[in-house]
Formats: sequence, C-alpha cells, structure tokens
Amino acid sequence: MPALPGFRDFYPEDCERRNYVVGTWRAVARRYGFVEYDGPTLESGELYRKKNEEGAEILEQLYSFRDRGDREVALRPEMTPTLARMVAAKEKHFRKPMKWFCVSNFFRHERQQKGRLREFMQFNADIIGESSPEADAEIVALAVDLMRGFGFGGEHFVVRLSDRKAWMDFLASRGCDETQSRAVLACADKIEREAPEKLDEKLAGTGLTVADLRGFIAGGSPAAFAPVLAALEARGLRDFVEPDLSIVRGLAYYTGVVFEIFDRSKNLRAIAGGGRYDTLIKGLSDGASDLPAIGFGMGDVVLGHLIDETPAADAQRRAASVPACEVFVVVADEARRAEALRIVQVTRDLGWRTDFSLKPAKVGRQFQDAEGLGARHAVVVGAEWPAIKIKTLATRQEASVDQSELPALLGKPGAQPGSF
RNA sequence: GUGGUCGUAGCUCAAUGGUAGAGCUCCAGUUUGUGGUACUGGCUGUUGCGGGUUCGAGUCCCGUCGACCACCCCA
Repeated sequence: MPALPGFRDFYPEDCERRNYVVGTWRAVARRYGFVEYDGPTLESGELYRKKNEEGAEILEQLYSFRDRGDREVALRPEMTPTLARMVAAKEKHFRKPMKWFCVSNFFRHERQQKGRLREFMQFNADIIGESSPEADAEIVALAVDLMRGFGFGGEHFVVRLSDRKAWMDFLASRGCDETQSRAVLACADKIEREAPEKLDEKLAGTGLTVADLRGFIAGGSPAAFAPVLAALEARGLRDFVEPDLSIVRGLAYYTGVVFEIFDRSKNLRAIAGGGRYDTLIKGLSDGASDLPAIGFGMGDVVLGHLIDETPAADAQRRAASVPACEVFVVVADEARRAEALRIVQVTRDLGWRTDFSLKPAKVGRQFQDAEGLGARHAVVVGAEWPAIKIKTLATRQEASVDQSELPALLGKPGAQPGSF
C-alpha cells in the first residue's frame, strides 16, 4: 500500500535532503537574528473560516473534520493565522520588532503536480511591529541570502519586487471599487499568460483595459521602491532584485511591498513569495492586536527541484552530507569482541559515527562493510590486544598502536586527521 | 474540479496479439586476519487494479486508481 497521493515517504536519503534544506533555512535565518517558533499542526476550523468568505479556495482545500469532542478542526494550510493568533495572545511579552521564523509542515487538499504536494515543508519568516522600508529590505535580503545559502546565484534566480499599494493607488485614481480592484489584480497576475482579448473581457466593467494595465506596469519602479532598493544596494544584494509591477500575488490581504522569487529558467512555479500585510493581524485578532508586518514563505518542494536541477547547488548539498559511519571497528578475533565493544564505545564517546559487525564475520567481509558504509577509518581489534591497528581506508595506510593511544590519534570529529 | 500523456522486478528499461527478460541494486559465496574491481549463485512480478474482445492480451477496447503535464489556484 503506497503513501496517500500528495504525501511523501522519507527514506534515509530523503530525510537527509530534507534535513539539509531545513538546516540551511534555520542557519541563515538565525544569521539574520530571527528566532524560531512553531504552532500546532491541528487548528480550529474557525481560525481559517474567520477571514475568508464561504467557498473561498483556501477553505475548499482544507483538510478538515470533526474530532471526538465534536470540534471542527483542520490541518494547518498556512502559518499566518496561527502566527496572528499567537502574536495577539502574548504580544506585550515581546520586544519589537519581532523577527520570527518557523519551519513547519502544511496541508492542502489540491491536485498534486510538479512542485505542489498535499503535505509540504515551508519556511516562514516575518517581521512584526515595524513598518519601515528597512524592514521590507531586511525580509527581501533574508530571502536572497536563503537562496545564496543553497549555492544559488543571480544566474539561477531573481526576486521580482512589486508594490500592492502602488496598484491600489492607481486603481483608486481610476475610480475602481474593491470588487473591481480585485478583478483587475487577478488579470494583472495573468497578463503574461492569458490572451489579451480574454483579459479585456474580464476587465469589462472595471473601466480599464489590458493596455491600461500594461501602461501602469511599464511605468516601472514607483517611488516607494527607492528606499528598499537603496538598502539592498548598500548590502550588495541589489542585483538579485528586479522591480516588476506585474507581480501582484493572489492574496487580498497584502498592503504594500510584495515579491516572488523565480528560477531564471522559468521551469518552475514560484520558489518563494510574500509581502507586507499591515492590517491582517488586527483583523485576525479581532482588534486585540494591531501591528504592521511583512513576511514570506518558501516551500521545500519547488526548492528541492531547483537544487536537483542546478549542478552547483546539488554539489553543495552532496558535499554537506556526512557518511553514516566514519569509524568502523573490525572484530578480527571473536575472542576479543568484548574489547572491540569497548573501543566502539570510546570512539562513540568522542563523537565519531562508529559502526561494527553485529555478528561474527570474516575480516574481509567486515572491510567490505566499512567501505559500503563510507567509513574513513577502520580499527582492527584482534588477538594482539592491547595492540590494535588503525587504518585509513582511502590510503590503505595502517599503523599498529596501543589501544590507549586511539583517542589521541583519532582526535575529535570535524578535524581531518591524516593517515597513520 | 476539467483536459492531455503514461503505468512491466526495489531502480532504468526490453518483449511483430503467441512460454515475461536484461542491466543495476539487494542477499549469499569465491577455504587461513584486510577492501570498492572480477567471478559464481540466489531473491523479487497476480505486467497498477477490475472488466471486455480473442483460440490466446504486457500488447487491443472500457472503467478505475496512480504518476506526470496543462487549466484552476498558489495562503
């Protein structure tokens, strides 16, 4: 029986990939002074119904059910409502701005395809309580450095920067109400993919045409971008960012800067996306908390595809992997198994990944196993105890030493001991 | 939810409608306390599943499930 559609089994190799991705996310976020938080996997269904209309896509795609206490519950499809709930509950305890990130699994019941599964890991980072362009730049810079952290460069990805407020101002100047604005933004999102005639049909009633939208987008870089771009320039990260007003993001709640990260080859869907949402926390918390915020999410699925397809990033991932076994203890004489076990314990206490044969086996076979596990060193324990042999497999160099000298010879993991 | 393409061993793939195979992986060996090569042997399939056509179906037809792609959407 296979895993459910859209859900993944994680064999050791898959776990290693996942750990590499989430480990890199954490390391880079911490470099930026972000602290990690998390919430429950299961939330009240009400949390998601609250600010969404009946029939909204996000509600349709919810994994929801009644629990044994007859509560309506749902597996979390995103982090923002949980974050807003947590912030509203204890906001006073935290110094502003709050720089929080999380690495969590999310669930959406939608048709799976490349880059989209029903359970996935997502990195989320938010700066809460700071509305300045410096905060916008900090978030974009973090997104850029996450990508750089995986070994990607400007030839692999681009951050497309836009501004929802510039759009709203433009639409207000054309006399669009909220419903019309939503229709226009939906069309702007598709302007590169859908036929102009079709879009014009959809724009009927808004007083705007595709040509109007193109004109606005061609207008380029609104004044609001200047301080954000300047801050990125100062960091030396400006070249990773392209102002592009055709990015609008699907969500209604964005109020300012929005951005998405794309691979340069345009083979994949967006790798990350986010923006400023200065009124969402107030809305989700029923006014209990009123804080400006900006954040973004980056999923593991599309990112994983891009790592696989990018030789530099893939090589970096492989280089980061540590073999399951670094030191293999060969039991050359079963009469000395007890002594061998003591040696195993010594190297493990030192921190070396150590393995050995659980059952009697010929020495040749044990060396084969050491090779197969990727061990760097073999320690041979046999009849000559307390003398033992330590061997570097790659060079085939071997030395006979007293067992008490082993810790000094091996040293600590992480060091690169030479041959013996 | 809609459409298209495709489902053969753990993996990559063969098999003009006529007895389901190969390579890799995996497991066990190749006599004494030292290796990734080489050699020998072994395991694994209701050909995704269920119907139908046919003397006979991996192959043709229908359905279903799954994968991939596009639409939808992308929190």
